[in-house]
Amino acid sequence: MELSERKKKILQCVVDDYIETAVPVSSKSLTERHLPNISSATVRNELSALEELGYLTQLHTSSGRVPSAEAYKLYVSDLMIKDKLSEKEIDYIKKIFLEKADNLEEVIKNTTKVISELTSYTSVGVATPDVDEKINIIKFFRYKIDTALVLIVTERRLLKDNYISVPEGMTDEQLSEAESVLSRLLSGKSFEEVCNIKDDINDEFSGYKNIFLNVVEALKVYMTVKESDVVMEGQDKILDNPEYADISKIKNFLSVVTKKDKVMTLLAGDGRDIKINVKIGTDGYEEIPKDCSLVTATYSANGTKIGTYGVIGPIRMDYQKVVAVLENVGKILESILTNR
Amino acid sequence: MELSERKKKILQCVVDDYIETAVPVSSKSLTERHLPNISSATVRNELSALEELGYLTQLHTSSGRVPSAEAYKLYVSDLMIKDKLSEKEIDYIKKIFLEKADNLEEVIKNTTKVISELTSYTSVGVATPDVDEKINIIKFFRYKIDTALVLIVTERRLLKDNYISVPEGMTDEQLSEAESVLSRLLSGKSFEEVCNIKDDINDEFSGYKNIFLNVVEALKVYMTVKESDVVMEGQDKILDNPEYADISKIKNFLSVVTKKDKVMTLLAGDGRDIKINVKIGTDGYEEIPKDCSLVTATYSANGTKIGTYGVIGPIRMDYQKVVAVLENVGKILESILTNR
DNA sequence: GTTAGCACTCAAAACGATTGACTGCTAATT
DNA sequence: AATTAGCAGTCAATCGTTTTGAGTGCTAAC
Repeated sequence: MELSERKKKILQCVVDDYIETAVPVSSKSLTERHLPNISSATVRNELSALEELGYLTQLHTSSGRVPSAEAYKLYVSDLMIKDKLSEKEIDYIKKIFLEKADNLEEVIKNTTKVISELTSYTSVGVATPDVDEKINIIKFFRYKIDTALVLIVTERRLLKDNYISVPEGMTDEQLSEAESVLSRLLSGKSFEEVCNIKDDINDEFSGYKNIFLNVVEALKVYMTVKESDVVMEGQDKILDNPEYADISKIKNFLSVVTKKDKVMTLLAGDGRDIKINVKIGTDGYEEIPKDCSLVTATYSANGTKIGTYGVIGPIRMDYQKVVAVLENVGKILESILTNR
Repeated sequence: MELSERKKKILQCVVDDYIETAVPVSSKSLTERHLPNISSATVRNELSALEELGYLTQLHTSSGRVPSAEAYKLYVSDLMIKDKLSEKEIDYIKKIFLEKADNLEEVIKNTTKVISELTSYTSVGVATPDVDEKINIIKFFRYKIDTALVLIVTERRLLKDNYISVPEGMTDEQLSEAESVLSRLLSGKSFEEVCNIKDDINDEFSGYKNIFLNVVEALKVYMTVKESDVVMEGQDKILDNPEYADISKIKNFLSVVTKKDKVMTLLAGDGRDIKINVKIGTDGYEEIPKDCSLVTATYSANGTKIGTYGVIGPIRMDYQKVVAVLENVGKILESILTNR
């Protein structure tokens, strides 16, 4: 059922005020601050109707009203007036990204830093591995008798965090032979394609099957989300919100937001094509603390998803600001990464 | 001035009890729990003498006594009965370290994890770069027209996080020539020695001076403590302590302990040869939150310092446990790293 | 040097009364 | 039929008072 325009307007004002003040909002304050042309009694009637519909709740009979999870969702999707960032804020984002854009990890870290600074909430993010990333060069560097470092150059970056074990008795010549065979076989292929290569594809390569399998293992590690792909910033920001005056709430919040594995599950499985995503803890998401809201944006460059970043904070969150920041950061980040 | 045996005993009991209960300790509870042979009035006299000496304080006339920073220092150095870890706990430490000991970064991360788990406090640590580390092999891998990855194999590890920019027009042959010249020049030398090499040391090398200077820059980065050398665990553990019921205290604590740069200054400049080090916030250490105590241990292997690890928590901290854990972790860690 | 005993102190808990910001409802008004 | 004024009723929050009891310090006796 569609709400009347007036109900929408009133609901929007309630959410606005509650986000601003953290205090249950009363009919009187609504008429005084936003609706000078109707009486508080009328507003009371509307409020009680909105309560009936599940958008508002009351702590007790004589208290003001507080928005429900339903109301916040409607607010973000329909009611909220979109915020614009100031020149200064946009310049700040640009500055941060441009001063250190060489290293992808730095960029990721900076993304959460900027988001947390500008929103004043805890920010979380995860860089999504790109299974379509294509291999250009593959190189082995033996540095111990039985271990070699695998260097993989792709279109976008240099992967250098995996090791393979070298079979006993393999000479340096054989290893560099393996290198050139594999290079020829794999270059131009995406990670996913490499992982799907069937055994019996190529005669000349058959001698290096073990090495090949090791490399596939290494690629698989790159293709999965790992704790090292997760970043978090500003965990202490939650304490600035008056509803977090309760130690047990803080503890609950921190026990999620200081642990990379938990943040990883928090951000896992976010829809691919949805840009801004709002999840509210009371709404049945197991991983999100009950009194929290998680707002995320999924960023892409050159048509592939590069990561999910967002903000976790009280349900009563400044969604206008958060959405504006996430969108602007996304725009700038995507433009930087697309230009490569 | 030396305390009488009885004063020492009483002070020890006060600290023990206060650490256990977090409640100011009274003369009555002391006689009941620990000193059945003297009357509470006698204890009261002794307590008031200890207060005179600066070891105890009272919140108000009719409250029990609380240890001062002075008292804790004496407690740790003199009064405390050293704790032993249980078999189970020692096995736990061994298990953690043995299951993933291949990668130095993992080991470092595990060190703080174990310390935090076993003590139930926030743990912090920093891996100290070793300026005496000796270079075995140096290798360049050009992966962009103007950039090469520098791989440096030392006695202990493979460094692979630095890039040098390659002069325009330099061919692959010239780069590999530079590689072998530098390899000959640098292998067997320590980082520090390399940084002190004077310009005019070698004719054959003079053509690659720029590359050499780039490599020195890279080594200097390895030789300084960086944020990536800092690890932290269990930042939420502080909330289990009843004296942290106050949001502003929590905020203060978290604002230090969620930021790598701050933890870095916290751990900076710890004496080289001191094993266990106790610093109490009220004692004039700028970086430590006023109501906190920082207990650190400095670990070495093969005669060189490998890092400083410890625990940060309330002044009223279980020093017996903490010291025991730090010592045991140290023993096991040092034995693992020395065996390399 | 110890100790029993008592007066005194003071934070914390318990209690009760008051306040005031709300709502819901009813009856009058538009 | 929708709006509104007016009033009774609700309830958390605040404030002041009292009570309680754990604790000390001091004195006089042992």
